[in-house]
Order: sequence, then C-alpha cells, then structure tokens
Amino acid sequence: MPTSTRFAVAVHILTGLAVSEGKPLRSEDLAWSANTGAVVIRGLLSRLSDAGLTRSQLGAGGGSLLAKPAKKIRLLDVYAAVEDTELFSLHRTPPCESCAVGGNIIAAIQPALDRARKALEAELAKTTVADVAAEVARLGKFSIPLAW
Amino acid sequence: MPTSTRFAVAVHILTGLAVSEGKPLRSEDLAWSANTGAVVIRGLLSRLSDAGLTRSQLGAGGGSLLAKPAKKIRLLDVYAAVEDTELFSLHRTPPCESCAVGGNIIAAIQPALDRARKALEAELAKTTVADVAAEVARLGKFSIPLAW
DNA sequence: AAAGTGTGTAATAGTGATGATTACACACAA
DNA sequence: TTGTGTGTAATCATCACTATTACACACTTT
Repeated sequence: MPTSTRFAVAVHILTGLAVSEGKPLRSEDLAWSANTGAVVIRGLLSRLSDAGLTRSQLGAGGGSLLAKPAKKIRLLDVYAAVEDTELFSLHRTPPCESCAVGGNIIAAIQPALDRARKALEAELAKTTVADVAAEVARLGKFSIPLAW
Repeated sequence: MPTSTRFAVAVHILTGLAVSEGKPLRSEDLAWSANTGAVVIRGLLSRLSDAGLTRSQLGAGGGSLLAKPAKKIRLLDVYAAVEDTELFSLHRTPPCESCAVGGNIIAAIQPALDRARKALEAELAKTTVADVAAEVARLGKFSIPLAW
C-alpha cells in the first residue's frame, strides 16, 4: 500500500494553525515546519478549505486560518478531507464470476471490511485538532523552547 | 491508508481452501478463481505459509491446504500475514525538529493513530475465514449453481 | 529409477499513486 | 500601483504493487 502522507501533514497544518491563534500562516511557513514544498501545502489547504476546515486570506500579510474552532475539527474530518482511496482495496481485476468462491467473495467480505472501517473512523472521531495542539504544547514544555 | 489487494486476494485464497475441504488446490486453480497469475498466488501462499495459515503438498496431485481449521483463522491473522506497510504513513521527510509543532507533532498524533489502528484490528479479529466461507456458501444458494 | 507435476523464488517490466518542483494567473493589502 | 501570497496546471522522479517469464527443486506416481 503506497499510503499517502497527506493525512499526517494535514493534521500538522491544522495543528500549526491552531497554535497560531488567529494569526494567518503562509503556506511557506507551514512548508518549512513540515519540511516539504509550499505547493504541497497549498494542495492540502485546498482540500481542507473545500471541506470547510480552513480559509485563506489573500494578499500581503495573508495566509491560512482555521475556519472553525480547533475543538470542532475531528481527525475523522481531516481524514475524510484529504484521503481519497478506499481503506481496503479489493481485487485489481474482478474475480471469476462463475466460481463458487470468486463469484461471491466480494459480497461476502464487504460487511466485515465495512465494520472494520467504521471502527477506525469512530476512533478517529474521538480526537480533535485541539487535543493534538494541546499535546504538542505539553510535549513542547519538555523541549528546549525555540521560536517558530 | 490504502491497503494492497493482497489482503482481499489472500482471504479469497483461504476461503477457497476452506470450501475445498481437504482437497489440495493448485496455485493455478486459485489463480483462475481470483483472476490473476499463479505466481502472484504462490507469493501470497508463501506469506500465508510463513504465518502458519497454510501448507503445501509438492508433486503430482499436490497443492495447498489450510494448516489449521478455518474457524481458527481470523481476518486479522490474514491481514498481518500479507500487509507489510503501516496503516498510517507519517511525513515522508521528518518535519522540522526545531519547530514548536514540527518537533512534537509525530509524538502528539501517534497515540490517536495507534488507537484507531487497534480498533480496526479488533474488528478484523472478530471475523474468521469460516465465517466468510459460510457467507460465500449462503450467497451461492441464490446464484445459478456452477461447478468450480 | 524415470517421468511428470507443482511449488518456491529470482528477475524484469509495466502501471499508478504520490510528492517535489516550476511556472504563472489572479486577488487582495498596503 | 506595487508587492505579497494564494490557487492551479503541468512535469518529473520515485516507489510500491502486480503481472509475467524463467528455472531449480521436491515429491508423487508409475
């Protein structure tokens, strides 16, 4: 599974915006923190904005902001906003229709996979960006304080 | 987050062996049912065998068999046997160490991701290959009966 | 013992998603 | 008006995954 890093970076972005407390952050600032390119950040911000999680201020002194309180943004919302492939991939080519197993295997395992996916999502719904930001702040106290 | 198709095909294989009831199935038979190549099947069987889920009989009339009752093989066991990447990928390049957010984000989100992963795994542990085989048999009753 | 069958693994190639990067039009603030 | 920053398109390289070919080896059957 080449899995994407988008989810982790998106949480990173939102956490950054949360600790920024109303001051807009430029994509370049976020890119520096996440150690990636500014365009990658803007691509993610585009998805997050579509999902109603962030908004942007254009022009000088602009940047991105949270569109709603960090406490209202669940990791599940972030996950849904930036991941676009199914959690479980099925057969690349559909199995043999005329086989006893091949013809029914998809329908037979789908319910179990759905339950697993829902369990994952339910757990991701329990944590908010505010929780992550608080944890970052707590951990930061044990590090040498450094400016952004 | 996307998984490879290995998990789905591996469940397919094991379900096939379960309904075969002790009669060895060749990798070519399984490949035909799963609509893929026999070498792909053998690669999966190699992993499943390492995990103690299947065993092989060499020579004429040989093939693969379940190494333990289908009721004892959980989807979680299959998942663990054939998937080798982490469910959640983190940053491709480590984030900025000297940032308040970048330096702690990994540690801050890891617990939440672990909880989500465990929830998924717990759910996958509830279903066995025997359950899937029974479901395939049940669904088969509503289809036109066809030979293997 | 010989012949044939099927597994196990290496090697190679094609495919698709991902992330990095360049480029540029546009909107807004100062 | 000028400068700043966003938004998006277009490439490009990389990597995992699957398909496929090839072949050595083990075992069963005769």
